[in-house]
Amino acid sequence: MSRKEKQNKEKEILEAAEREFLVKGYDGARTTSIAQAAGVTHAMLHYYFRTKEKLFERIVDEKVRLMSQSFQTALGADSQPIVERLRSGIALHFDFIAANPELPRFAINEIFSRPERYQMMHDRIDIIAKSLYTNLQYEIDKAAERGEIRPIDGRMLLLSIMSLNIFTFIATPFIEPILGNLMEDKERFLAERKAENIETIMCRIKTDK
Amino acid sequence: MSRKEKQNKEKEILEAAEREFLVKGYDGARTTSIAQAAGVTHAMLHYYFRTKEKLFERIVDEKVRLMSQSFQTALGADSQPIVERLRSGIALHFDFIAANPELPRFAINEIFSRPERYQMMHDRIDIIAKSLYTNLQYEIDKAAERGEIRPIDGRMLLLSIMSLNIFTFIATPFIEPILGNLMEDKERFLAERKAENIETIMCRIKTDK
DNA sequence: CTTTGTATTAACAAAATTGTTAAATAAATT
DNA sequence: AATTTATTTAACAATTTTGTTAATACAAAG
Repeated sequence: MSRKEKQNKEKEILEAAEREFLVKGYDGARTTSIAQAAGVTHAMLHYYFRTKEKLFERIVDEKVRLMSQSFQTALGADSQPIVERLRSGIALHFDFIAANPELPRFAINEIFSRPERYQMMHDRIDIIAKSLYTNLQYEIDKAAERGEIRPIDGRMLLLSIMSLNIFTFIATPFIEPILGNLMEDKERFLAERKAENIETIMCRIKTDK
Repeated sequence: MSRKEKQNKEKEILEAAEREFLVKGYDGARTTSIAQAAGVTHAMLHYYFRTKEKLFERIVDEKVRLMSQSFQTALGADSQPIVERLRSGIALHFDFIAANPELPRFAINEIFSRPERYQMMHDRIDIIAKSLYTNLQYEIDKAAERGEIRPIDGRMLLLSIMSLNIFTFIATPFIEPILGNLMEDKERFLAERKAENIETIMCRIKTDK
């Protein structure tokens, strides 16, 4: 077969693997099932990727890149004033997760809880988080001195933002009964939830007037 | 062996199974590993529980009961005024999770994402959540009319509370680099986090003065 | 002390799952 | 066209994992 078709098969395996690993995790995923979903014999999977582990690593690598990248873009707009920066940062973070709704669960279960992968992720996040936090705390302190916002620990604020944005997607089946009809129009719910999260954080930092 | 010792072995298998299932999930858990941790041959495990599935169900049942119960106690104090009720409800919810830190991940991954188990959990939560929400929304509306708090959708509020409380424990490895030295004294961090979550929700519902 | 039922072990069996390999096929290159 | 290289298949092998069973030990009850 031609190179083009080869790439297609390899790509189809990767895509099937991504779906299976994201939904079922490493332990739950089956190489035969991935191969079947990709429309090839399972020997092909081993031909291209040798082992389940290596195939899994390809997916993890891609997702780690994606997450690192998104963190940086969501927090890159440091020219704006702190309040606006937070607003847009929360919105961008929310939108990224909405576009990759299975990613948080995958990351938490398959990346962060695996000692081997953890180190690499830890290091990456450490660099991003520390620089982000340092700058953020500086801006918060300045704005608080000017009386524009209430003083707060930036780490707590970041954790709250992540909690509010991520949990919505981690707990989709969990929250459905609680939300009931609110969830009927998913698009609308997500828009409302995004606004609510922004509002919650804004309330937390706003000075009492 | 005596009945007492029998119960000990059965109990030890259950305890080992709980640890293994909570940490590794159904797919990742191994019956041989559970038996080994319990100090028995793996045939014993099958003797007492027949299959891995049945053993798993025993653990799930117990955890479902535990969660249902905690939901009801965390929200039962309806004699208090709404603001105080929320304060103590958030604190109780947080404390429950702090006492069962692996439970949220287990619930989300192993219970809510499994279609078979989902129904039973859905039904239970549906009943609790609906009665809770109805009453909560009523109290919120009343207090809002009196100008004590800002009007808000109770479902959104519940979701925010759960997000803030649960995510801290789901994402322990994730947030460690972000929090840095804040996590050094874990006891202290948890106390601060609980207070922060309460404060965040209080800010969200407080009227601007 | 014998019987009865329960607990325990070791060895075995079945199935699932990952991984290999040799042979066949197709494509690309000269 | 001939040669070389890459792709694909089918059959097989190894290992892991769950589950069974027959034989044995043990405790309790009659």
